[in-house]
Amino acid sequence: MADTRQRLIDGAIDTIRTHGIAGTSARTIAATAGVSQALVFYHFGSVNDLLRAACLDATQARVVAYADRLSQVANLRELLAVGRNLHAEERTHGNVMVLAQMLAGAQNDAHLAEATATALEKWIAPIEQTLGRLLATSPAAGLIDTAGLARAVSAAFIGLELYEGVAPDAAQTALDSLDRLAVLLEVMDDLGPVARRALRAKLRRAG
Amino acid sequence: MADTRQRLIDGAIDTIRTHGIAGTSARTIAATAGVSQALVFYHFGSVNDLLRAACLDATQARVVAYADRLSQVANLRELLAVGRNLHAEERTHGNVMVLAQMLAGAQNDAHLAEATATALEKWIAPIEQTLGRLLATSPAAGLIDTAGLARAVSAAFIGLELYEGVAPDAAQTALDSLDRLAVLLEVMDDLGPVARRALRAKLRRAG
DNA sequence: GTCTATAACGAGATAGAC
DNA sequence: GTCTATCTCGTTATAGAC
Repeated sequence: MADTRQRLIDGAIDTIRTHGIAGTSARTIAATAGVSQALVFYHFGSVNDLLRAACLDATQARVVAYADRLSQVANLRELLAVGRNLHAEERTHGNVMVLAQMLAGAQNDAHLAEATATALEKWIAPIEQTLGRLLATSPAAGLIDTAGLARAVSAAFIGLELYEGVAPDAAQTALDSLDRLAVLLEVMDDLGPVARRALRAKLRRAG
Repeated sequence: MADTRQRLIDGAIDTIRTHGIAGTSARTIAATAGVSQALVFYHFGSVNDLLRAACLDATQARVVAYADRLSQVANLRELLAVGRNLHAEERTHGNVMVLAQMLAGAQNDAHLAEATATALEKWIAPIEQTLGRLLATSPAAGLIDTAGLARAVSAAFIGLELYEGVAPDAAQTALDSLDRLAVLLEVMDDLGPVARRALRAKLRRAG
């Protein structure tokens, strides 16, 4: 049996997933973990401090499970496939939803905000690395800021997860439309030399 | 002086913005509105019913303010400019953040979920219409599902707003990277006939 | 329609027994 | 290190005065 500290962390994650940030309290967490509510304060000092620890711990665990897969991605379509895979697995593990709920709670709490930003960065770093690798040979390589794009993609992913919670069917069409958009980007990466040259020239003028 | 019902709605929006969904209660709303807490239940029956009404009311008000601007958008860059404008104005009006907080709270409440989805649809409809108009002449027109894309863009926007709350600088780079990406898409729309033909052929084969 | 008062309960946090 | 008990306050919701 895991030690109490870890049980509280796991309980906190579970509680955020099932009750949302608004329904997460020392009592609900302790009930999920099967321990006394007082232990939240003994081990972590406050509920928010537990949330900070739990968020970082859970995110770390999920990210390492994906770092390998991301490093093996060879093109945008595969990256999107990993994204959809992640999205599907998140239905059980739920780290993205935890981050979404933490983000909502962190808007008015600088302490939570710092931890949530740090947790998000754990996802962003490998995504940024992957994007940089994939887009290095693109005709638009100089125009694309992979650091910013990785953050935009990650934030968008969280928004989509929240959206799916209130409109699953509509969110599905949203995800499908991104599939098609990725095809578009891949085609651009795979243009013949003439078209590629034309595109590059246009980009130079526009950028 | 506005009637109490409207004051409660305005108070609810204000409270969600400043306290987040986790810090929103009948008492905090009533305090913001300057009326008795009991009136929440007299006028709306429950806190969640007030939130539903407030979310729909406030969203409607903001969307009509943007429908005109969206209808005058002539290209993707202008659409993105409207988006950034909206993003900036949202710092004061805050409807996107309200929707983000509602989304977080709605994940475990079917009643809130329905209202939030309806409110979101109010934003999505004009965006979908605008996208459909702008992309009709694109070489990739047949490949793009404007309905899904409008939903993806809207959800992404909400995710970015949440992200900005915990990492303003990083969110800025994310927004900037989208600016550049829009340039990319515009250039594609503006290719010469040769490149355009090549792109179209590739798209047919890939799609 | 609006208020005060109150009921019934959950919240964060602490004290103290073991 | 874990528990029960408790304090104080905030929460939803209702009752009843005005």
